[in-house]
Amino acid sequence: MLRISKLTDYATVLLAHLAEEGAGQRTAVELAEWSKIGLPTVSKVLKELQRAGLVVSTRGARGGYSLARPAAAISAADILDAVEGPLGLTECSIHPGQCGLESDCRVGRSWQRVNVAIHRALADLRLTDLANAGADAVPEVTVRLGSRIAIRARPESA
Amino acid sequence: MLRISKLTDYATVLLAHLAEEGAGQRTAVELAEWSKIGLPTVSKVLKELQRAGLVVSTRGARGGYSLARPAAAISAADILDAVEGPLGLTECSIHPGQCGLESDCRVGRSWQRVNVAIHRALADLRLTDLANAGADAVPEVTVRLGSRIAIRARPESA
DNA sequence: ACTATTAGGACTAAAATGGTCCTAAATCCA
DNA sequence: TGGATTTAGGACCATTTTAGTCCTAATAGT
Repeated sequence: MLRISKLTDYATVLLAHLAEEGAGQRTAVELAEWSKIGLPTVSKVLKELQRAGLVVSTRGARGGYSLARPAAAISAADILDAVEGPLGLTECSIHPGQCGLESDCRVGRSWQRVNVAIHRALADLRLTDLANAGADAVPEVTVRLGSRIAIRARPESA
Repeated sequence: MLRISKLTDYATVLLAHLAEEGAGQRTAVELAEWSKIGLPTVSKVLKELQRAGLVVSTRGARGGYSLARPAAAISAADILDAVEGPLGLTECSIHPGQCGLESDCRVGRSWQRVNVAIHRALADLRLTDLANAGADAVPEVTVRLGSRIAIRARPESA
């Protein structure tokens, strides 16, 4: 099964908290205490999120972190990319030509497509959606697999 | 970015080869030579696929492996599950109640939903599709995210 | 100045991954 | 029956990845 790293999960939790109403700026200490995650780890994650441009930080006394843009403008894909980096789905996609199959093997390219499709689907999942698992969610999401297939999320009609 | 393991990639390559026209039974040695993957590794993967019920094996001289069912009845999700196991997407999903957030954190559940949605989408991607990345693919695929959202793949209309 | 707070990155421990190898069991064939 | 072939199971090891800690520098407020 596909897996996200703990760090990505932490990132989502922290971002969700920053996304709450009236949550302007929070320090790493506050976030650590609230989340029960170790402070060094929280710091690390926040620094990565800052580098990725998902949060903005101010240093010094009365400093802290806040969302760089509205929660609705931050997607699950943004978070994944920020914390786990833009790794490819298969080896071939990173080091082409080392596979030995090349012409025969069309599989790598398939997984790549799947990957892209999932990524695009996640790009339509907003932080606001992630933060409200129980509540009412994503209005509509559409994504293309390669150039032929579309994967889309929409309200269930049933 | 989400990632599949090398082993899963190998599995797909091997299964795709077994899915080829007229490919009844192949030994691990044949598959290793064809794929240029090391024999021990090929063996390992095939054994896992056998345990998962995706291939059937016959031992002894003139033994080998073949698909347990038609390629169209084997999905990307089957392969993922077979090789990578049914791991959850987040920690919480495996060890509930250790998170400390529980009531506050609705994030874990969200990723879980995403996971399920992706999994279901992959369940509609057939081995035949994976094997023909360049060719014409999946007719239609529909999957639900939680009880509210549907992710579906369909031929692009544009 | 002094304190609070983030930035950057080195470092370590633990776990997952990829790969190898050995022994046992089954099957075929002479 | 005996030997050759081939898979089954699992132990084992090396490498990489992941998670987490810590130290030092930079920045901002008071």
